[in-house]
Amino acid sequence: MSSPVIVYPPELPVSAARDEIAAAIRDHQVVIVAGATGSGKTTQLPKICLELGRERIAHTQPRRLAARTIAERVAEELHVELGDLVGYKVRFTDQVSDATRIALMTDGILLNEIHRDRLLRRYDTIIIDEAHERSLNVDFLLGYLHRILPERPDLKLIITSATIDPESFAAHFTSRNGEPAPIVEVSGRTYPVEIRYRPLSDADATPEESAAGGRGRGRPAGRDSVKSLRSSEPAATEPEDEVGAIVAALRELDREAPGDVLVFLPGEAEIRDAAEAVRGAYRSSTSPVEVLPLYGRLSAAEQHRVFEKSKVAGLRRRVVLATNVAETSLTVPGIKYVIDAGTARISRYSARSKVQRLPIEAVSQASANQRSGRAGRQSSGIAIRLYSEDDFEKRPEFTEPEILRTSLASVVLQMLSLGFGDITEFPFLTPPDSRGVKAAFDLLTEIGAVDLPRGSQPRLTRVGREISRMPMDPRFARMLVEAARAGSDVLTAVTPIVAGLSIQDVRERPSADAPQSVRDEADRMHARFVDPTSDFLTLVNLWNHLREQQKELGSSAFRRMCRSEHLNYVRVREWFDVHRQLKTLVKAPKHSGRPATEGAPDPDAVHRAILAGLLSQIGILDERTASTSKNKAKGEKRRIAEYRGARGIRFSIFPGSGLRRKSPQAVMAAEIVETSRTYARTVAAIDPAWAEALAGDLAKRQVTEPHWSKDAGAAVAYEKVTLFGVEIIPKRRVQFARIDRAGARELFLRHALVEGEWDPPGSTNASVRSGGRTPSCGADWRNSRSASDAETSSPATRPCSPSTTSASRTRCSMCAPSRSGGARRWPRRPSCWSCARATCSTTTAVRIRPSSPPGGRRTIRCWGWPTASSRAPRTTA
DNA sequence: GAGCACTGC
Repeated sequence: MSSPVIVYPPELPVSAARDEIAAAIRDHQVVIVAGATGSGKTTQLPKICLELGRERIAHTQPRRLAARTIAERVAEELHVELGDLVGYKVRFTDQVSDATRIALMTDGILLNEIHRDRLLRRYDTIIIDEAHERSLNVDFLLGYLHRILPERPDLKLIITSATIDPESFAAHFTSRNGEPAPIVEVSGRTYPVEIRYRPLSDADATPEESAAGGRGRGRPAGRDSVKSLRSSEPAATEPEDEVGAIVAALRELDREAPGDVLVFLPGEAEIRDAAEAVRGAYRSSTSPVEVLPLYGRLSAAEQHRVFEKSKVAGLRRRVVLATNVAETSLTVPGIKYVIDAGTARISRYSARSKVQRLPIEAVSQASANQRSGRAGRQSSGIAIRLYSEDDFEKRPEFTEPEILRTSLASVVLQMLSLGFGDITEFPFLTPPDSRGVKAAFDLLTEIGAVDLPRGSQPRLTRVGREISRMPMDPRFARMLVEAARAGSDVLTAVTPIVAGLSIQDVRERPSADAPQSVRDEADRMHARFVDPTSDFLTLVNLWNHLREQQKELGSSAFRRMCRSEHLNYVRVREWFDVHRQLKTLVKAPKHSGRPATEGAPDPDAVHRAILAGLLSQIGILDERTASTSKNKAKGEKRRIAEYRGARGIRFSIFPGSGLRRKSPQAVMAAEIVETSRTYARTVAAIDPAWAEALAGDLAKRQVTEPHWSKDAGAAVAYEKVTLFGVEIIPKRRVQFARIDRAGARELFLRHALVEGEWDPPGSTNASVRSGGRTPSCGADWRNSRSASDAETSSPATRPCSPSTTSASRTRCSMCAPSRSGGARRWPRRPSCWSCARATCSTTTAVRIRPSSPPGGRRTIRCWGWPTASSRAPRTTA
């Protein structure tokens, strides 16, 4: 085929640097291109590569939409049809052909191709775009590419990043002769943005600082008048709260040229508060402002208002109140001013509690600059930061890479599947935290995906290999594996559930400023599908409804139906797409389980399959909090029933759940997230009998030290079984007949190898494991009197996570004084007897610390998870 | 009675 005519738009800064870039690519295997927004690097780099004679170019993007639109753009500039010379590949769709030489794709796609093409031989050039975002995918890709570059001397790697920190990429790709990869810097094409600092009064900034930060501008007059509207305090002070500061900043901008304002706030609640205040402040104003909230959970129509022309007559300006959506995925048009509260909800995975947290944190300097940059896209602008310059200077330069903030289970699984047994050997740009890696192994062991044989590298089980092929959360993938085992009818029900869990909820709840009637209507529409025992079955009901409607209606009628029933059409399509993909990946064996039957599957069978992925996500109703809430009910705010879960966490059911009011005795949750409280999302009531069945596997078995009973003429001990601290099998007496006390102890210790020294976990001796069989038990062994003491002070007897028993910490976080000051309810103990003793995964070997802890108690704790197949009760065919 | 944003053969 004829070569395309390659022309570079002269207005793009990258065009001027193209000879330099081309030379760098020609002479080096790895090149870093650092360019700000608008430099044109994304669209022009593939053309430069093409001109250099590169034949098969992979160009990755973090988002699907970007991959597609950039492909369209490049094809247009080269005057070729999309899918011909230039194509794209994203999940569910691709437009590539044999003629394709430039393939735009999401980084996830390239990552996945590694499984079939270990050295990525199908490409001779790889461009990793937006590497500065440091997504988990990019970090893993860069580590992997670092590994294979010596084996692929013909492969060219180009990494592009914003101007922040290109040196770290260059250093990571240092060549054999010790030279870092060359960096080519390209200027951006944005307009200047003036930064003004307007800290809140309770911030630590001095007035001089804020004056300096504000380029010597005086305090605006309007701000004080707003302040006096909001409170009776002296008007001369700075606003004390965020909402007041936003209104004050808007008043300040009122004296500037017209232009829309983008306000960055951490979350939905803050947006609601701010919206109310801004509307209130401008209600009587002669020049009205339009307030538009913008966040991810908003309905498509409400989000779209940002891109539409306003219908308000005589509008002075629009004020868009947004979360981080506006920083990454959406570009709000026409913004001239930015007000930045300087915070965001950042996702963090707690390796200790294994719960996802969403704390509100100060954003990094890079993020703050990205936000203020939004004011300079179309003309020069102003950004007002609601914090001091000093505060800004103290902030971390970059947002922590995702690899340090997220669950690593999926990455670890992929690595094992690709044959990297030792994760510490992998050339990560930023090595993940060892606690995070351990947490990942814990999870993978829990779901039976990995085996940790004594003295050798961890390896994938058969289940693990199946799970690693599935593009989703390992917990969810585990459910599918179990469903397939249970039979095709269970699989048929579980597949849409799993697909539904792995996308954003299709149900749309109108924002608070929508009319009450609309919100009630949405609630009513959604309530039709509610199953009072299980949110999972609710998903099935909703799924069945959607599939029926889709069959009956034409596509545009179906779309209208979705809108009128407050279901997000785009996400519904995504649900269908994921479902279709999962169906091709997982098939039930022909003769397994019951034959496929018409109609509803056995809910218990469905829940058992789901449970296989959620073993440590079980919670048991805390009767005490439930009962106190009844006593306290005096027209006051009702207390929400709390559940006790694994690792001592407490949670309540998410308000959107159909089980919220019922408060069942035992639940399992698809997801547990900590925000202001800890919420379990998508829950199902589980049969209390299951809990008992599970107890044998999961529960902590506590046995008292045997003592001689004259009465019985034998050694006796007391045993009880608890699941996550809740007694499942009540205390009962165990007799060791015709054995004296010493014999009884022998009997008990038969499975426990007692050695003189106890090695703190973390040393090589600490994780004692047995091969093969991994019964799960915890034994808590001490003299009988202290055992009964412990039972009466039950909050302290909850199991502690073995991961907290690090050498440096002799107390676990539950027993140690709480840093947050009294948030923990259980009594503090002088030292931790329940975790800082010994840890093992089975009963075959336990080391006991030689000195007894205060109170003369001795503890053996065994903690491990059974292999997955042994856990869930099986269906009989 | 409530939650940042992405993504995958």
